[in-house]
Amino acid sequence: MSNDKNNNISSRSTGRVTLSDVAAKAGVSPITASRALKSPDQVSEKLRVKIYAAVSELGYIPNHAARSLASSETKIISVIFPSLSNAVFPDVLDGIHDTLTPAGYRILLANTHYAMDQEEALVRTLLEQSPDGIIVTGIDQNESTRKLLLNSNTPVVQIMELTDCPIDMNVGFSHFQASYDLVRHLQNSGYKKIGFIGARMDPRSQRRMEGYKQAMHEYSETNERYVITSQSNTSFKLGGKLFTQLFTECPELEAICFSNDDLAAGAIFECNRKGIRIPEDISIAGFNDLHFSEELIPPLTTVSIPLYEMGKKAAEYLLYKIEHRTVPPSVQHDVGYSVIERKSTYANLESKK
Amino acid sequence: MSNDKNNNISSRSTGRVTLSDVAAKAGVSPITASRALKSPDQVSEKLRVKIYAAVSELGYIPNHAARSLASSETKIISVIFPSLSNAVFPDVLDGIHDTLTPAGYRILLANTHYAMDQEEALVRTLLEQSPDGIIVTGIDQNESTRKLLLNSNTPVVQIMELTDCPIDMNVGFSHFQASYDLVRHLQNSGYKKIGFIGARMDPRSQRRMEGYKQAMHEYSETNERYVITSQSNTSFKLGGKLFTQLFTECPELEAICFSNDDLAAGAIFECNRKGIRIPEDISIAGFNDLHFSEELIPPLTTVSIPLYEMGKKAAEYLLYKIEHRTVPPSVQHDVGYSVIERKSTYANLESKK
DNA sequence: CATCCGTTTGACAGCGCTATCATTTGTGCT
DNA sequence: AGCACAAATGATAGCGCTGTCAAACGGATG
Repeated sequence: MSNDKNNNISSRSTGRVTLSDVAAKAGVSPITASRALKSPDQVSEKLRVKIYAAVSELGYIPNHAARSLASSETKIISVIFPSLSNAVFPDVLDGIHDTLTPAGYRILLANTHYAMDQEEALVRTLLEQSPDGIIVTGIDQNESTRKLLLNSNTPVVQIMELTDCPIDMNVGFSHFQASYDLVRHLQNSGYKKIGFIGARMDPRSQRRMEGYKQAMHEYSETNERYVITSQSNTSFKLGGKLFTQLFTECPELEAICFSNDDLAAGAIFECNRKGIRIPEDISIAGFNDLHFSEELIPPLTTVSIPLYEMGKKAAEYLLYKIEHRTVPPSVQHDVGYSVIERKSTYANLESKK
Repeated sequence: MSNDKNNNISSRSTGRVTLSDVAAKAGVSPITASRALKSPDQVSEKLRVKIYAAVSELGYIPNHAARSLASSETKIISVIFPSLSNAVFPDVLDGIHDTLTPAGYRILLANTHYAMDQEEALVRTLLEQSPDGIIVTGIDQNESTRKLLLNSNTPVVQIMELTDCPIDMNVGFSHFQASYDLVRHLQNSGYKKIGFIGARMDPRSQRRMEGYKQAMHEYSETNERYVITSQSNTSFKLGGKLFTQLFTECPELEAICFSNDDLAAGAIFECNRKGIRIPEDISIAGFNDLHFSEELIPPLTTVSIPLYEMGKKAAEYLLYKIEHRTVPPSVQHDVGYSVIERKSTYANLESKK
């Protein structure tokens, strides 16, 4: 009986308002209703108005899964960060979000907590969503993760760093070079005995340390005693602790570079507490130029990174590739950095002596 | 001809490895392959091994959209925050993430940038994903957003604040009460002339201000000159600026409460620069107890919130409701707060005088 | 050896939508 | 009026997976 067909209370019916319901209400075929929502200019105004009315009357909400399945477009971009508490990532994420949201894309976020071995599992999980694009942090994905991403045929942007062999596209800057430049800047200001304090030592911290070492090797004197690293996570407290340790053991140091601003700020706080004068007794430099860094006493010399722009550019790369179905004219973008000289170091060490 | 059927290079074929491919390779039916992945104990070991082998050989990745469509489970939780740069949210998000990820759920993140009028559009977009649950910030959703969420039949947790009439479930604390308690604490320490500086003035800042006003009304003397608010976004700089403005106009003030730690820290930095002594010349109190707050000179008196736990609890509420298909024993959880007394205020103002 | 019952496997249909192609309708032209 | 052509609408058939139910299987029992 025709009843069976009209009565759509099948055993699997979800009770949800579907596009067919809307179409029935508007007196059109489902496909026309679909078009009215997806490409309104293909539907006459008369029907469009009717369909919109039915939509709002029924409170229709499209089913994304069905749309994705039929069109193989998910409008989802997956983002993998190693941390959210590290203040650089929210800034990058804002750039990504503000570019993607107006374009109709949504962000699926995952956090590795700096556990590289979890990355592959996370990537696998995120690939199940068939995202239209993926943004991953860093360039040190292991071989099988690379393969996974490559085979998925999904546009990928690696961010934060630059690499010669990107998986797909790449937006970042050279941590090595930035750190090298900072140290060179100090050396040019007259500093010779420069220490380095690092924590967490993820690949980027590592490369910052290498930049420091290279500059020291070339223009000063490398001294193993001048370098302290910790595997612990970064914190203000740790910065203060490591500073005290290094400066006690090597009181001859003129300046200390920290692998990030958090550690450097911790050292400045510690100096403030102990009455150690900056830069008279010791100079301090950081990395990242976080929001608080120029407010510290004294303001912190550091390296500034255009984080928001990096996120924006990464998102733009993805959008380009998704919409043009072809790689953008360039597949790598160097967002650069700038050494910011502030009062925690001397512009000219000699003039003081 | 039967060729047509075997030749599955249909015009719509996506080229993707499907479960049927895996099943064919393993010599089983697709449904058995499906079961081997979803509920392995229902499949004999012999076949299971074969199927797993086929999976890894073919590099099969499940299609989430198809799974969602067929099972009406998406394993996605949507999270709406008003900001990511506000450091409280990454902490909450970490709590959410760390609870949801092990349970196999993924996080879809959206950011309103404190634009309440965008919330409805965002909720609508997120509902299209048919998330298994939604976490929204605050309790001030407008009527149509509430309806949208209610009709969606999706578990919802409102976080950060408490409300008498939650949409569904609710995890937070009373900003009014917390701020009230902080001011009462200062009053009990002997403070009488207490100012308030607020920025951004989102609903929670607003309620913190109300708490301040209530305590002042009850135990001190309300003075309109003692309150400054700005619609601008919070920043260290703004904290310093507003502080200078208020303290210049009302030098008689003994203490100033700030609507958050960022503003308070800005004021402390400003005092440090100008040689204004804290708490001798003016006492400063904040709100949120951010990571840097106890490192400031002097350390900041503030209100500490269990942010990570709040995120965790919200996620647990969702998981409970999703898995038990029924509301948890309680639908509201007060995570509480604690007033943290530090050196930026006196524990006993009298003793100094 | 027939019977029963629990376990494993499979057939079928459908989740809600859109790509594709076919059909209808409207428009301007000779 | 008759034609070509573009625009608007519809019919059909999946996208890849899982819920439902039926069938086949295997071992234990009398």
